[in-house]
Amino acid sequence: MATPFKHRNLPRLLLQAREAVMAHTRPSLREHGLSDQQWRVLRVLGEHGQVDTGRIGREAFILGPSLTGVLARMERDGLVRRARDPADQRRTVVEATARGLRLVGTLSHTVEAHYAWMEQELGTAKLAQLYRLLDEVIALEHTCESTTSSTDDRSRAATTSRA
Amino acid sequence: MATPFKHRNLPRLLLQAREAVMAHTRPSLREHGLSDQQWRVLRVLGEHGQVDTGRIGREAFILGPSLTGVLARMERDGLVRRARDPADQRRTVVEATARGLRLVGTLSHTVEAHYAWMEQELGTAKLAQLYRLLDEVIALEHTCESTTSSTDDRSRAATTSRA
DNA sequence: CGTATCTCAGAGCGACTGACATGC
DNA sequence: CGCATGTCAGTCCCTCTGAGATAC
Repeated sequence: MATPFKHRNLPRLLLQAREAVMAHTRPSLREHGLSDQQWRVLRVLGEHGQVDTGRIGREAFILGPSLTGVLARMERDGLVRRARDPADQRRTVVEATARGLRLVGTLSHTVEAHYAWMEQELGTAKLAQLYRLLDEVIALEHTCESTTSSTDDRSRAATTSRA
Repeated sequence: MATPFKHRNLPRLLLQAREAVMAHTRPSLREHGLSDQQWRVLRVLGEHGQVDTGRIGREAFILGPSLTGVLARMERDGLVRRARDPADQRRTVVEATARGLRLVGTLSHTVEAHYAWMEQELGTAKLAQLYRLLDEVIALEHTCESTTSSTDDRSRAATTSRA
């Protein structure tokens, strides 16, 4: 059983690619005291203004209990404001503060510059194709007729960070 | 400042794709009490037999101090064995135990089956192209003339898991 | 009532920094 | 000596499970 693996390690490759991309952005985030997750949340808020936590979780790819903690820290740091949704009191709606919005503005420039650099380095076509392939891989998850169980399929993994 | 982002969120997409792939493998890992990192380490050991920690860290994409902890837990669980390298006493060489190797054997089947399924679902060509694009993105990290500093460029992020 | 939405409580892993042994 | 290699110490963030609380 010399080498029981005939394929490259796709998850590790995806992880590594992610780190390669983030390597350019992360220092800027950290300078402003943001974790990866906080930045993902802030980005969602920058795009939609006022969002309920469910949607934030979906778009920033963070599970409920984790998101609660992330938002609590962001509120502590004056980046966001939480409030009950008047229309449906079960929901919590979140909004960026002025400071949060300023951060989004500042950092989005950095991020966009990085994308421009990548487009130039890699070519727009390749980047677009990468998006397409990733979308297909992501879609696979739902294609599969639940190898596991019945109800739904919780269980993820994580991504930490550091200020 | 309606939407300050003109591009898709590449890091999030990569993260999500990784999770989509791992979603198939993770349950099997967990059944055997393995974290993502432990599996990555075990996979390296399955490929090379006896490896020093430096190489494990590089191939499993885990930084030194984290790896120390991961290996300690794996040793505690009887998956690996650590020993000093006789040729260079600074180095630690790691080897999978019989139990560890058995796990590699079992799980590699699951993983390979999943690759086969993906190849069928996506097509071999697309998968190969994905590999190629990811390699290019990863290579970009080294292309860039250190936006940051002088020495080297530590600072990453993470990936947790759970048994 | 049953269901949905969020939060709390708590354990654990692991990322990261900086310092420290030890061996080359 | 300077350099390399691995580990220790310790902080922090985050994930995840399971159990509520509240509203629909």
